[in-house]
Amino acid sequence: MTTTPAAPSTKRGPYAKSKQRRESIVTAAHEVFAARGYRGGSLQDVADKVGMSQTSLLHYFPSKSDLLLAVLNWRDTVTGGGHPRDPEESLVDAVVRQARFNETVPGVIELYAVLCAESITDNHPGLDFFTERYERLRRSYFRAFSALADEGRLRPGVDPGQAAASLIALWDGIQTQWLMAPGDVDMAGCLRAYLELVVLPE
Amino acid sequence: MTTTPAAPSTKRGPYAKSKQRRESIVTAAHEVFAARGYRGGSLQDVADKVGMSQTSLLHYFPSKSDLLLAVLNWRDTVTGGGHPRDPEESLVDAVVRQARFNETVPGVIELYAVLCAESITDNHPGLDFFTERYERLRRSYFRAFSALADEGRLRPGVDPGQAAASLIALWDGIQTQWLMAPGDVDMAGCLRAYLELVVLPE
DNA sequence: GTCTATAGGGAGATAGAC
DNA sequence: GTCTATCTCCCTATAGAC
Repeated sequence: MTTTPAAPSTKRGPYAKSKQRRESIVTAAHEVFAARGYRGGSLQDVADKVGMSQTSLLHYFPSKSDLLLAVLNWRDTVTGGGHPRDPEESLVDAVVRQARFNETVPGVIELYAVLCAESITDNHPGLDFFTERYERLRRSYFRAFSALADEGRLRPGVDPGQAAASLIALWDGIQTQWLMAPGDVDMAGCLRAYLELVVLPE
Repeated sequence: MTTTPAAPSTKRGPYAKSKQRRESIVTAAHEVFAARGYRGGSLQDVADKVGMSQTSLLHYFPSKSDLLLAVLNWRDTVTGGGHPRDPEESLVDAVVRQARFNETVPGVIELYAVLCAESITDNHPGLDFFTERYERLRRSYFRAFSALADEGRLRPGVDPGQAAASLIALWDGIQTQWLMAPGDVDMAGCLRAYLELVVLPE
């Protein structure tokens, strides 16, 4: 966090290697936590996957919860967790496109679904992350629906705040069903259908 | 399962006591699994709560996974998991009423949300339960929406199968958000708003 | 039916050699 | 940075006395 690039005291080679090492650990931890949850996955599982000892792993991440937070924040970095979008693209298209993309990375959906619910349990290190994530997402979609309402493109009677929470809820819930029965559920289709009910055509 | 009431070989007193004991264990396990998940909750936690030793607990339920299945099936018995409804009541009213009721039993919602997502992880004893539950719920709501469609009361363009999956998804997702921020989310309101978009007034 | 004792396996984290 | 060894703790399940 206090990285000062001005100081050349640290040698480049080892530093770059260490960064790669951290990334490979986070990748392995991502797989382990997605497949077994935070409580169900062990540091040994992660260490085995990355090919090092469990204690060496703790050299990079001082505790298991630190590793979890690194995984969650890295996930958001990669997939663009806040769903920021091209201002040219419509909300409907942006959501459908993101949903289609998500189908190509089932591991990410699984990680999200498993850890989000697990974070509700006692003393879970991921709770703040998910709580803040939901707040951020609700605000973001609230703004999007409010903008559409200003253009008269929201169906009369629809509340932007309720629609924001509902869109996120629908998205989460349909992902869970899709994980359990991929063939029986059309994620992008359900999201598109919902948005086409709420948003009036231009 | 093979209870034959015709055979009076088992004495009534002890049998009734044993039944009560099993119920109190299931109740305690319900709380533990809701608060800490299946993997995170221990048989010792349950035994402490019910006031007996961990080994005595295993006299009633031969393994931890047996206890989990007992909790899941008991939960459905109590709350009417399949959401069967009075044929006089409209779908909208039935859903809203159930959602309102659920707000009064947050522990049940928590159990459901936590264990459902956890069941996606490797070798989880609850997977079949939740998979079958979703299939059953989708069929049930599919029939309900199809019946409305036959009366011409489904908004044109709405697919009954997609609406069924979407309603369940919305319900699950909004419960998760409600668990994390009860004050910020109106569960019954979101469900009512969705159904009033999909179902046309009589 | 209830208990104590214990088997038998992991867990996360620390100490310290190299 | 990486390792082995180890600490301490907790888990599910079984054995067997009462």
